Amino acid sequence: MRIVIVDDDDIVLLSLKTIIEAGGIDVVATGKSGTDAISLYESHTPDILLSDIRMEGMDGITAAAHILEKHTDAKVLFLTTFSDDEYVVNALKCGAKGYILKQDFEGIVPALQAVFSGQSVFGGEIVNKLPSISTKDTKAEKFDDKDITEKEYEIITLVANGLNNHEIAEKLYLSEGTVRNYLSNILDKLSLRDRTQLVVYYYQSQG
Amino acid sequence: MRIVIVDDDDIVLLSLKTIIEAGGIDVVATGKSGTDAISLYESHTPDILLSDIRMEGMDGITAAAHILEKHTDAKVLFLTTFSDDEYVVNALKCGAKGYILKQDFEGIVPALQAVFSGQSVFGGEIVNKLPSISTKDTKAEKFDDKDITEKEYEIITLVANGLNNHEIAEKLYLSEGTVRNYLSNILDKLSLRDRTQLVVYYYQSQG
DNA sequence: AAGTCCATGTGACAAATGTCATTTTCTTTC
DNA sequence: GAAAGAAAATGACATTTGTCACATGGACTT
Repeated sequence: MRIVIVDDDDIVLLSLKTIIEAGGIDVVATGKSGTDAISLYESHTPDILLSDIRMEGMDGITAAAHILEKHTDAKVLFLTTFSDDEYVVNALKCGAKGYILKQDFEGIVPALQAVFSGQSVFGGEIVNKLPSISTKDTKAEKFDDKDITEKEYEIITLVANGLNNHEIAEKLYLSEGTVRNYLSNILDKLSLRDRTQLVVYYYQSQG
Repeated sequence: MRIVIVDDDDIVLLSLKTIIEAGGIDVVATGKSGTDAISLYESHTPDILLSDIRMEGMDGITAAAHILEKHTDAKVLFLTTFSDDEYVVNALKCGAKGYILKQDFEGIVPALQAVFSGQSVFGGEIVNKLPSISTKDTKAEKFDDKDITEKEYEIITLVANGLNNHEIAEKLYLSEGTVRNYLSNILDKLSLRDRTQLVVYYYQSQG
């Protein structure tokens, strides 16, 4: 297996190289920026590109996006110092194969192997940073701070599933008027204008 | 590394065992159901529980949830025949370490090693099943098949951001009536009833 | 020029929605 | 059992929404 490593910190670069080579993997080149990543990928076409996210000049994600545009089968694995939530989703959207922690030395070689075999890998708690995963959905956790009651939350859920007032009323054995009143209160509490905004809020909060 | 394998198909069970042991990993026990999974986990406390999702009786996710409730540090890796999208999110929510494909023989041992070292692993295209990831969001890709026009998509986007017809009209320099007509067409094309359902569809499609 | 297509508008209508003030109905508590 | 407080319902109202049939006007054929 042949890999290219890109990181703008010499120390990290060196230690990674050492660890990885100790694992019997060829480090065919190293670079220090997004632009390096692109050119090194072109010249070596490694099995995996192991790249830092934040770097001076072009960042890792932009570089990866460039590379993946041309080589759709490229395998890019990102490195990060501490789970910078914000990047995870973008990294994956651009088609990367994973996101692992620099400081997790023992994890790096196995991660490379898994990626080499076609899988995607995430270090430690990173998966839980993915919006769709985060456990926030049991109950009112989304609305914890907003003092939304149990019943109100129930109605919110139904609205967020596309039911109209009539259907909600039937489902909860309430009159349609009552449902309207509830909704009116909910909108007030959340400072929203109408049910449409409520649905937007519902799906965007916790995202 | 000591692992327990659970799958209700004997053939799969046997081949997995063979492959994994060939990789130098101890298979300390095997089972055929969710209940087996729980009891075997208790009696062997393996490093990793490798379990099928769909099984007669108790399914893999329920079993995993039980186990993880008691042993929060348990490492559960799910097996699946073909990426059954629906389960992925649930599997992760319950705290599993990954989701890999049975038929990907070469991938299994590396995956186990990565998980053993604390990482999470996803086979093949499974990551892209995660709602928040799927690249579908550049443009009308979500609606590709539904012959939604450019302009219609523009309106959909605005609705999905909570604007009412009046605001949409202003933003697009159209009359409110025209916006209503557009919306009416959109709902028709997508077989939805009202803007609320459109928003729901918008956020849930591609999920 | 007549014809057609397409985007945009209009007007009219029924239904759904959101707001409010006011009642009714339960449950709890003294 | 009366007082107090939720929870649920009502009725009235203005708005918004969705539907539909039918203009209007430009752009592009022929």
